[in-house]
Amino acid sequence: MEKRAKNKRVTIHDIARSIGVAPSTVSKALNDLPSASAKIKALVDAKARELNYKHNSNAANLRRGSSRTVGVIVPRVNVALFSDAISGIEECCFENDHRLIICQSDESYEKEVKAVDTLLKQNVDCILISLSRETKSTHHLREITNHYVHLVQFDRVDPSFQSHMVVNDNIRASYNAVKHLVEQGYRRIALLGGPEYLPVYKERKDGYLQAIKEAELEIPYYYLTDNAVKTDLAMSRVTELLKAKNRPDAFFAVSDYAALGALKAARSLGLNIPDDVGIVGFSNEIFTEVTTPALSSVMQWGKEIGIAAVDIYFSHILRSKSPAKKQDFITRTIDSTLIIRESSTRIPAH
Amino acid sequence: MEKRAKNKRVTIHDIARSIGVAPSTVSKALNDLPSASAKIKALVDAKARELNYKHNSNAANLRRGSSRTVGVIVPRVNVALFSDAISGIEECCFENDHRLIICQSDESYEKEVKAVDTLLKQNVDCILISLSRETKSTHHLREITNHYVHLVQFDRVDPSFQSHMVVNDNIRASYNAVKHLVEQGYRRIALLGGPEYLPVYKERKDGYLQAIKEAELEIPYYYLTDNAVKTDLAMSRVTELLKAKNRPDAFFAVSDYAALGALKAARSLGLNIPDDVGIVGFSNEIFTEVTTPALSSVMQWGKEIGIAAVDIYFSHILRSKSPAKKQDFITRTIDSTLIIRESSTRIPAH
DNA sequence: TTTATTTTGGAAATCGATTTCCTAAAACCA
DNA sequence: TGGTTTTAGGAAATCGATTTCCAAAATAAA
Repeated sequence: MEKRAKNKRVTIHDIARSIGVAPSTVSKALNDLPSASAKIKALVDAKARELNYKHNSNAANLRRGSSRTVGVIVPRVNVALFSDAISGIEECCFENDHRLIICQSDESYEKEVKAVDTLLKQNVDCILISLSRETKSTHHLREITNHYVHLVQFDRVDPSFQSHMVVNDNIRASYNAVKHLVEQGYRRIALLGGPEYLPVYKERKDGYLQAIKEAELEIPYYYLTDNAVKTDLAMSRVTELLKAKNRPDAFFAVSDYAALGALKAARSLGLNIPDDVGIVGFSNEIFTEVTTPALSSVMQWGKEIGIAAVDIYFSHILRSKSPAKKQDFITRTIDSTLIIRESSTRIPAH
Repeated sequence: MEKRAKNKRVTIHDIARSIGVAPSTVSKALNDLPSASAKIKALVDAKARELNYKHNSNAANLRRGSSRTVGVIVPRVNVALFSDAISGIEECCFENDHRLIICQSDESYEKEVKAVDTLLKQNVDCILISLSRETKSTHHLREITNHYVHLVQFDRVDPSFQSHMVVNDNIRASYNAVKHLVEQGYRRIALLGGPEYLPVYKERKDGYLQAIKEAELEIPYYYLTDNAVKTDLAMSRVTELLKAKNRPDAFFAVSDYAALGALKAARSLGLNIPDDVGIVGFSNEIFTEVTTPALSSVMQWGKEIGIAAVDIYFSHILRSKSPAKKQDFITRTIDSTLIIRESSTRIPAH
């Protein structure tokens, strides 16, 4: 008869009272602990359903000191790599009965710091992060570990900050991509690169250089650009290069957006792709298969990267009781795959 | 000298002890309440920074009974409309000092229900939801309101469930799109539609029909398809239609993926777009401007939709103290814009 | 049957911030 | 200066679930 006040949450006390046991017993039953009998568990479950009980994570987290929640911070959720990673992370969290909080840094250092702060306040157990393009300091990463929260960096990592990591084999992938261009008969291969303070771009450039060196190609210095990650910039840069006397016959772009810029530039100059100009991009963004011609690109297995990152937490960190001995940080590398499409498939000339 | 145990969180008690005031005073200072003097506030702020104090949301939320957190559930984060909406929602939350938790339903009803459950357990103050394609029941929406959590449906809404809503003007947008095709001289316009139990698809079909009727066009029944939202299905369906004797000269697709399928089908049959076949899609996905030819599409102003949704919470619900009188639910409509590109721009024949 | 052991359930402390209520001191006012 | 009103800060209760410790009951062992 006694009704709870309206707008008041049903608690384990309500359940306890209504079936005549102690709240602690209800808690044990709901958590399926051995010290509650099957009989009680059934009773409690039924009553919980009847009263429309909803577990209060805040209370539980407060008491438990951990939140069974993973936080992930990515530059953008709508970039193929990251949305794939998130989808993998989400599945793993789900399987392991953990919550997932997703934050976007929007490629801004300031927002990334705020995101870290939010997640720490939320008491997450682990943070997975892929750094924003602006991020040059690791102060906020130190914050994370200072608060005894586990940290895994993935894809856009800062190797100078010791932590678990999951990375791409950027060097090898780029090497393979450029080697492919060489095999297709391209000889004057230009690089559309990104800022080198970001390891991913530095590595992709290294892979490019390695392949160039191996093939003993003569490349003029101005074939290397380091600020052409976006479509517009790449487009104007490529237009410039293609108009020059000694024009490149292929472009290796560290991003698909840059590759798209190259494609547009070449087409608007009336050049044929892949006959006059070959193009290979990076990331296998969704649009690469719908351009004309379709763009070759390096696929990064984003989902696998995400799974690997969160798996370091579930399989490795959670499992080992030991208080995380220093310097036994794991680094996992996920191999990328070159997806060859029309933009780099030249019909042999002879 | 007395050190806190390692791995133990710094609390307001630590701050209080170290500057010799009561915890309640510290709380007031940190929350900038009037009953703490400026002197104390400065002291507390300094000490908090010094001790590297981090506010514990779980404790605060538990006590406060609200979490200053908004939850959003979308089918997919990497669909243009939703990632745009999320970005708008995020900005608003940030401005209003609220946290945001993002969940994906992955177009699955089961996962959508789980997401609702998670958010309710997290004690969010408001849930913004765009329904999955599978969702036919509103049981979980009832759950939300039963727990006194505010609800705003957006874009993919179920009008049979009373709540605040933000929607697209699907009918008008579709009507305009088809009218545009008519003005470009297309006469045999086919519809690539989606399942009608989803209002968005139903409405887009209605808009299409309205324009067809107004232009007094004769359209055979088999020009209307209702299961062609995805590229593959649309492609085979369009191939079929274009091979038939009485082939359509234009397609209005309720999704850009379907439009892409139409584009591929037409091209592989050697038909010219837009001369032989016109195409207009829906959503203005990122790839629509990079296809050849570029696809005309209806842009939905996703960011504005997201902002409108969360603004109903911040401006309307939070502001009004009144306990949400029944039946004064708000519905906002955000006008879409037709982006005309090459795929539907036919050079006048004569 | 008695003792030892295992099960089962309860009482009470606890997590950390907020908030209500209250008192002492300070400021104000004739 | 005596009385009143503000103001500043503290004590203690509280949010809801978990967990430790303990006792009673049930079971097993002797």
